[in-house]
Amino acid sequence: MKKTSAKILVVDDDPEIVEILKYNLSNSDFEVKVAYIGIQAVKKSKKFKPDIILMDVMMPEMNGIEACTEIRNIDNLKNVQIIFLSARGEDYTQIAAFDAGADDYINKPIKPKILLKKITNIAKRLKSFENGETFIKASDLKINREEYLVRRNKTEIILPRKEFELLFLLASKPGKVFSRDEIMNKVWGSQVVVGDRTIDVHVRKLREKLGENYIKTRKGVGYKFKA
Amino acid sequence: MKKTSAKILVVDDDPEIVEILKYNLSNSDFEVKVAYIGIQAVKKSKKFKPDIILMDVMMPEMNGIEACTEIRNIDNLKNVQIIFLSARGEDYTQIAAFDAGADDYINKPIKPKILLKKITNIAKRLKSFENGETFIKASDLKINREEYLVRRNKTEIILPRKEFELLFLLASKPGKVFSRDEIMNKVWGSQVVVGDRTIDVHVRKLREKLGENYIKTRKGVGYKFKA
DNA sequence: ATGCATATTAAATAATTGTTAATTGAACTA
DNA sequence: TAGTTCAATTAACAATTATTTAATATGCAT
Repeated sequence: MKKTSAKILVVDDDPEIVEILKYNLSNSDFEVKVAYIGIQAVKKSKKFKPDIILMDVMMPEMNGIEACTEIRNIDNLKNVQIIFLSARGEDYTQIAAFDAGADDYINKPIKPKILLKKITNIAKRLKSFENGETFIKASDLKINREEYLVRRNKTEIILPRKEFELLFLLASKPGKVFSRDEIMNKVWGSQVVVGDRTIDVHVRKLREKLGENYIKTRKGVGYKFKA
Repeated sequence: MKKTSAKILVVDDDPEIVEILKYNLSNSDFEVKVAYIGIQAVKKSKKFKPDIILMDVMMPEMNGIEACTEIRNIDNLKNVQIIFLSARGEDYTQIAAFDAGADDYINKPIKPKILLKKITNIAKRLKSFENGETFIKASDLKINREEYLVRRNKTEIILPRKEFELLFLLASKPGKVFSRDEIMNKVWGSQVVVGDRTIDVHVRKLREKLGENYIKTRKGVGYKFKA
């Protein structure tokens, strides 16, 4: 399975810093894009789908923390690593950053060598995390992540993203009971908070589309795909 | 819902720092153990199997980086998060730390609030990974926590949560008599207060579903799973 | 027999999940 | 740009199941 090296989005309103970071990261075989303001960061994130975002806290228009919050609410970017770079070390800013879903907070001045080590480490871990299978055969279903498609016999079943991800998760370990927490974390992301009935409704839709016998409820525990 | 919060090992040769960290972390419901030298850190890691290790770099006998390398070679601890705390900010030390498999490197002085945020974030992410003690074979029963079901021969017995947890507890040490207090604490949690007969009723249900011979009463003492 | 501690059952209460029909909001189309 | 479509979520309520209590019985040790 060929995997391109990690994609990194660098965001800072100081073009010089952007340049330095871009230079260093590109030289280490990362795929780098840049943005200079918060709104750009959000937009480019959607398109580029980076694995890691390096972002300044202080920026005109929309600051890094606001951008972070926005990005965390984008469906495909639940697992992007967001790392803040900042001149201001005030505690409350850092805390706000972590509350917004930051993964790390680094005070300037930046030491490129160390930052690079850190990023490399993170990329390594993401990669192993990403080991995830791309194809599952479970029961009489063939679930193909590349095509985002479920097949039974010759018929194709198309599912919206969340339903697909939920099914994919459950079917990745038939028999295992996934707690609602676990489902939340893996399908919705640990930062996202949605109502109590959201999972049920998605289960309902899956049962409508696939049949009632695939997903079983263990009340008080969670859901499982039939073994 | 089970609330096994993350386990953290704090390692520093300065007892005062250890105390501060322990105090703060314990107050946030983490399970904390401590060590004061590198070798202890390695030993305690094996036993305690922490999810996160907070470790000083400079320590007598075996420094943090050496300890880190050792720990990374322990089978069960490939995925522990190792975070260094250090007064020395020299670049080469940091780089060495990351090369040894560190996940993060924080310069002292430590700000407890921020550290706590960070740890909490990491713990949240780890939670989705975790798998604990998940399988017990006792008597002719196979109790599988992952599938949340009990097997005898080929037949599957499905139990509601409390019954399952109770059985799991008793069967985790066949022969041992668990006092009602102990059962209360482990299955219901220390804050929960329920009536006197609640445990009996659950035992009754288990006996109905499994048969009368598995759980025995030691009057005035507690219950045990047959040895 | 007396006095505890546990057993048993049914009924009450609590908690969780199911279901349907809105509502929201982003992406798409004309 | 306004309209269209559809995934995602919420809200309201129904249905189901789990858990606890209450009342009474039983059994054991002295």
